Amino acid sequence: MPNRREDDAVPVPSTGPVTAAKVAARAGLSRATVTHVLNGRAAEMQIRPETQQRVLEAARELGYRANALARSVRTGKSGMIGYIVDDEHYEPYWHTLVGAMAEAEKEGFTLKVLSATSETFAERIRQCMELRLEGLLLRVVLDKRPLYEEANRAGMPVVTVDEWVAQPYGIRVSADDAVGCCEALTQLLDLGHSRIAFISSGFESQPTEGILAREGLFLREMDNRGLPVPKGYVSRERMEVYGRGANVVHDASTCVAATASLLDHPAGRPTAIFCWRDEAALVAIQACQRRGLRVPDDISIVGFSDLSAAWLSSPPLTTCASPWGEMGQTAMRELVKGLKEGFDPSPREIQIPSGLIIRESTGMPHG
Amino acid sequence: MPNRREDDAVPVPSTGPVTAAKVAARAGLSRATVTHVLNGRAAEMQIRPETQQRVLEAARELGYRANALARSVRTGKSGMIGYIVDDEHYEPYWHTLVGAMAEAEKEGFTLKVLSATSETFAERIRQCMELRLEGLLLRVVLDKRPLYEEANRAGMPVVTVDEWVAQPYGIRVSADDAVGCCEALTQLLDLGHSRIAFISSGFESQPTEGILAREGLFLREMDNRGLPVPKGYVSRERMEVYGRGANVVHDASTCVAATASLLDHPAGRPTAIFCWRDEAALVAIQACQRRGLRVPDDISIVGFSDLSAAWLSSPPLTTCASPWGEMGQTAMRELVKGLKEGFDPSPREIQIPSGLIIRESTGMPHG
DNA sequence: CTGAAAGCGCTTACAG
DNA sequence: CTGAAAGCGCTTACAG
Repeated sequence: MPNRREDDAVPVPSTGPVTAAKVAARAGLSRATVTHVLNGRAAEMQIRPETQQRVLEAARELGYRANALARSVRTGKSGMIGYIVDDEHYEPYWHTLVGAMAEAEKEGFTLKVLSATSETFAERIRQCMELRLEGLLLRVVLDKRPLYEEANRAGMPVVTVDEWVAQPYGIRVSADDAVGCCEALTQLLDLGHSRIAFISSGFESQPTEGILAREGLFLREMDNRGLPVPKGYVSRERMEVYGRGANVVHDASTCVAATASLLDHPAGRPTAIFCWRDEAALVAIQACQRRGLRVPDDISIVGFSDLSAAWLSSPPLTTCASPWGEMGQTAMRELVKGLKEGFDPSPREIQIPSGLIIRESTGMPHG
Repeated sequence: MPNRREDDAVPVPSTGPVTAAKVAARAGLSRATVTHVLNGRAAEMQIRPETQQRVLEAARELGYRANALARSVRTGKSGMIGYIVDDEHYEPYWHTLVGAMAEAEKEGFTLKVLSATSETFAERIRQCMELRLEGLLLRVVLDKRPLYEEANRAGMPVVTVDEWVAQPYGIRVSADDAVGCCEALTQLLDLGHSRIAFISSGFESQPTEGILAREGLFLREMDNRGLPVPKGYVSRERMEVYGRGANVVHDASTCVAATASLLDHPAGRPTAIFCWRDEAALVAIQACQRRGLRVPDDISIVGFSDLSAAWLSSPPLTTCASPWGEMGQTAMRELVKGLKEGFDPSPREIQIPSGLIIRESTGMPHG
């Protein structure tokens, strides 16, 4: 019966971390042989099976873990991809990140997540460069030009996700809201609606191209269909859905007011309200119900996003689902492709279609 | 007027990455001096201001970014902390991660996020060790013993978050559900309820200590208050709230059935239903409303978690809010403390109180 | 104040 | 098949 204790007592330098050198010493081989075996170059190097066994055994006995950092210094490849988020509390971005992470892991990369504010962004950029991240995913509304400049100099691929305005560098992966918007209006028309109002964003940043894009789509689609949008049938809300840090305050008042202004419209209330985001739609449902209106019997509500709150609300919300996970996945796939085949930094757009999910907040108009 | 073009033409090796050596060459100094200045040891080393200027300028001109990987190899500190999640689609864990990330960044660490399944967990552990992560946060229901073993050998601090059963290694940060549960029952009693039912977990993993803990708390609190819980006043649901991957299917049927069994109870329906999680509460609201019951006029509903869906539902949900963000923050704070002051791997528990958030799904019982 | 030198743990030609 | 050697980019005593 072998005495494990004695076996362990074989003279091996036991101080400090377990390095390839110690594995080599234990196996009675050179460091190079150890690396070759451990990195799967055994066949290529024609190392005899018995030798391989010795290496593997020594590594296992010592609990050896190659130092990926040292390897990276040598090879110049960190195997790490960065993901910078600024609105990190917002549920959809989580799904996007998860989609990207799954894709990265499938490709053998590891994901570094960083949050940024206007105060910390420069510091985060520095960290990304110093850590020699191989590529960067961005979901950030800050001014990204300083980053693009550094990335360009370093030849680092950058992909933005759910970015609402065109970018001067790299790939932009975003949702094609037009598809869902069109489907939603088609459904409302099929149900028999014609007096359709819109609750839009009241935020002022990136006014026309960005945050008001959905309002534009709505107006265009209504116009295409020859449906009038009376003055005052577009209202605005600017509800903060997530605060920074621990104290999250939900102040729905602007959205309640935006709903009220539609319900009280002098030309009569709409039979359906289309909302630029789910939060607005869900608060609109609350506001309607509080006034005794039934959804969808008295009024239909449609949202945009497909938050988890959408299927859990009463009634469950009909909404244009943004392809959050797929956007992340596609962004990462493109990034990795750039890493493998060479990255073209000139701007390129990829749009992923949204799609309508019909639940119970839409129905035929009565009266 | 200085000619920038000519200035740039100073002979500097322009091939390959910008290293400290190149900065030194450009500044006409030694590499050591460069490192000293760049790492803030200029005062300590009594390097004259003019020399510092030369270093800084050369670094800036060259766009030098220190290689953090190489530094880590030398110092043995990666500055990276890992966060492994397995239920990565679940909204609350995102908030926990964000809380942890904020704390890590405040402390100068960088966060690596990894997802794990039973198939990939071993591989993820290997990656964590190879990347020389300094510590690990875990939000994973898999068997963690192999990881604890490696972490112990490497002297790596590990903290688990929202773990429902005691762990053999490291710190466990979890929510103290008892506080919120107690407050919820107090509120229901104050409103005048006495016939209170419970929708509990129908999942079978970790039965008694873990997933049924909230049911236990409910029963204990009811008993403490001398309130009977008729047979059949506890029902079970096993609804999948998030699938893996792209195809998320929400099958609420078990939860609808669990609600129905309470509403149809032979001893009469309860005036309030307490639910082990918000998803159950929100589906219960849907089920009640579909049967023509008004919430809270006919029946009160209370949840557990405070998902974003809770404030957006109709009516907004009264719920025991779990301190998701704070759990992450505390976990990271403890981890960093362990890194600084030495980590004690023997098991330790930290509980963070939950708290009731009163919204509109609870009210006085009528009739 | 500044520079030459050793070393972190790894990989990769290059000899034999 | 295996080993000695150079080098990745950095930091850190140690001289001067």
